[in-house]
Amino acid sequence: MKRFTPSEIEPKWQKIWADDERYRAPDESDKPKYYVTGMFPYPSGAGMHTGHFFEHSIVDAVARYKRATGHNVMYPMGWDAFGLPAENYAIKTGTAPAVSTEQNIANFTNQLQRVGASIDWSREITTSHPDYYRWTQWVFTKFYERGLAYQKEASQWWCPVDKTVLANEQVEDGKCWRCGSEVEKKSMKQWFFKITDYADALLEETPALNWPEKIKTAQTNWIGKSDGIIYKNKVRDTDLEIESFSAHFEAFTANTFVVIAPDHPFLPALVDGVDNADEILAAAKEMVIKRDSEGPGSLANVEGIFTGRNAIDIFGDEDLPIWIANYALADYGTGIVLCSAHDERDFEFAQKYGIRLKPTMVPIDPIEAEKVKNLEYCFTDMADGVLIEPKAFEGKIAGSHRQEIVKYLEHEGYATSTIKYKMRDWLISRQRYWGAPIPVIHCEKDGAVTVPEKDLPVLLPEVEDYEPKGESVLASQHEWVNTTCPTCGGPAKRETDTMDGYACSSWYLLRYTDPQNDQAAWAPEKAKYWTPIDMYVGGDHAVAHLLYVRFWNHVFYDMGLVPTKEPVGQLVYHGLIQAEDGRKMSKSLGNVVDPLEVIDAGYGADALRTFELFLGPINENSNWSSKGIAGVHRFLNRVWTITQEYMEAEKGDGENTELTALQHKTIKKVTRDIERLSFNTAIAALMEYVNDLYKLKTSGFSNEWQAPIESLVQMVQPFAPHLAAELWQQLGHDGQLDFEAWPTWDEARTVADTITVVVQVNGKVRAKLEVAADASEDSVKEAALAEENVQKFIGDKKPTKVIYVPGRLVSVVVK
RNA sequence: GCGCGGGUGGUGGAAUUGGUAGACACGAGGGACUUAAAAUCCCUUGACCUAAACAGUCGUGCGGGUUCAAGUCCCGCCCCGCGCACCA
Repeated sequence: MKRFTPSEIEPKWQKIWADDERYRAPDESDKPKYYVTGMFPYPSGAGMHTGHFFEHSIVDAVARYKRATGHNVMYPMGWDAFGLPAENYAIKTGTAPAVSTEQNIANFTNQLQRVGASIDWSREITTSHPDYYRWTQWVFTKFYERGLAYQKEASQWWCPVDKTVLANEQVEDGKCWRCGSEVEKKSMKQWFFKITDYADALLEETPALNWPEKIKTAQTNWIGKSDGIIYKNKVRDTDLEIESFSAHFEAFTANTFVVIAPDHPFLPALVDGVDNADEILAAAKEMVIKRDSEGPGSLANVEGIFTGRNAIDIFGDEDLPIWIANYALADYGTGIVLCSAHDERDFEFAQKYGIRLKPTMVPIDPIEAEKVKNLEYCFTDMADGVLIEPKAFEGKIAGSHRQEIVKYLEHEGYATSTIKYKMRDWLISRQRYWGAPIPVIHCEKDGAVTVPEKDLPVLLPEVEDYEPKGESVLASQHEWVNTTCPTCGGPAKRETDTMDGYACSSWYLLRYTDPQNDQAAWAPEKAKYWTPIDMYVGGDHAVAHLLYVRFWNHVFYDMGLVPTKEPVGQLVYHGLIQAEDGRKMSKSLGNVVDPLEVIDAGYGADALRTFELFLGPINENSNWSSKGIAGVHRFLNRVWTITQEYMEAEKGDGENTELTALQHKTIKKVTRDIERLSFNTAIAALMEYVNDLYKLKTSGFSNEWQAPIESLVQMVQPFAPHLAAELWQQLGHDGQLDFEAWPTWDEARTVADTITVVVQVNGKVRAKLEVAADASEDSVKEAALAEENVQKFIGDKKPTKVIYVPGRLVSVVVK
């Protein structure tokens, strides 16, 4: 008998698959299309780790299952190749990022081939290649034309170590996401994409997405829509007017003071003419620095500076003193807030600085209401709070009169309703070399002009020194920088910032549909066939990437380039495979498991893949186990052995309904489990199947075993494709297993002749009995009551009720 | 603080609409084969009680409840993980 040797069969089949280009997906087919892939990786120098392998074990299992069930499957692969690590490596070693990136890609590619991933390599893309970023730049110019790309002077997060601007989501706890150093604020001219224009459109589509709830919630919160109102108040002794936003305006007459953000652009004008204006501005500046370095403060450390100005109360009450407060944000709402006794921070702030407070909403309980009136605590419960003024709303529940209050405020001319979002526009410029150059030329006469399509790509020039010096390395490439204006032909300079890597990854799923197109980013009819992607698998990026792909696709939809607003159908979010010690795998902890070492140790890629899926549910974290993989290898070996034994055995004729029931039952279970991505239980079902086949084989093989053995090989294919291909061939098939039909089950044959029925007396199991599968209800009940142990517990009482759950149990109730 | 998950044997985890809790696997123990070991094959393995049981008791974070029947549903708690967090 041949031995199971992964190190022989795996390279054999990998070569066959590569030579045949077997997994190349045609752009048209009679079969339904199925587009699936994982989030393309950044090709780091460390190579693929077990986590990457995990993602591809999932994607490949799905791709292979879908192929077997008659789909035209596209499983493409690409590289998110622009980014800081390659550039930092270049700064350290002098190796051009283009060179080190290619090496890393070669390494990743080899690793993916070694696991037998059924990738359509003809669609491979690399974001740092000019034939790709040419179209990233093209998208930029289109966005610019549509008013979705713009430049503005802005105070931005700046990493002093990486010497680059960072997007909000690249700042974690006041530290740079890459190097971990403290970030600071710096004002500079930056490019933005106007994602806020699509806030509502994105929000509207979110609930219907077939995505994990937690990601949908995260995105909804990130967009952070709130409807509220805008007040306008005149500033006493000046011609100035301030605007403030309020989303919790129910107790609107409670406002007794105003706060403004310390970095608000309006602040200098506001304090102009106040005696100690300079001191105030200096203190405000200090407040900004302190806030930026210490991060957001807590309730307990609200701080303020009086501006010396007062706003005139629109409701005709006393003036509202205007304070600078550290908790007011310049870039949310209008940066100015009317404050009241019904907000915890405002309350805290007023108490600290002795500012007048006037509660106008109280609890129903009169004792509690008195406490609120006496400012013993801050009452914020809009849902249950009773308004005590103004007259028009006296005695009404604040929360349930929101709309009436808005109407009232608008009608009386006190305020206008509006909508605000937490989400800011997407800052995309980076003062970095290793990215796609922003395709803009600055001309003295014509201003910022985008590079015409015929002149794209704006190639990234080769440089000698990668060390950034406060601006992009590109700024020192004078020959590259100095150019002519495409509009007037006069001398002009190129934009030296490059685009955020997220720009490159925001459209790559579309490029996969038409990767070699040199006339367009993609042909709309290709996108029409392939998109939206049916399944997108990843374990990272709750908001950033997953919101940006949606944003871009919405724009492309408006441009008529894609068939649907949303780019991603089902999103599958997987957990991490952690180290055996339960910690995250990391080089510094020395607990990283190298997938190729596992393969080379003799377990093979099939065992590695199967084991990763067997560890637990894919959406949860699990821990690597070196013992566990041995168990899975044992299972695959048993699949191999029983198939060999079957092929070599002398086979008689014979019927075995138990065997057939087993086969059909397992096909049903495995198919359903794969459909719901419950791979661990699908594999467990296959293990159970093999264990049962081992028991049945003790009474000899017959010709009737052919179908059960073939089903086993077919079902094992998505997990252990090399083993399955080899066995399929040995079983005498010429065809390609990947495209053979998935085994189907016949419901009628999933049930054996006899079934086990449990008998409960007062909810406790007292007996089990074997009955014919087609036994009548009455006969089962009768047999159940006749059981000795059942009789023992019934005693001389009479059953008050006998319940029969078909095929499962009989429940006897005795009182 | 807000949001989303989750607490089941020594371990990872099953139990799809309430219907035999612990599938499958690891680990552990025993046996077969072998000069021996590895590999392989077979058996046992929630706790308690028991000489043993296909006899019984308990058992899915804690306390109540609904039901013939609850890991699953309801009410009230405790704990853990993750994400977001000065958004007026």
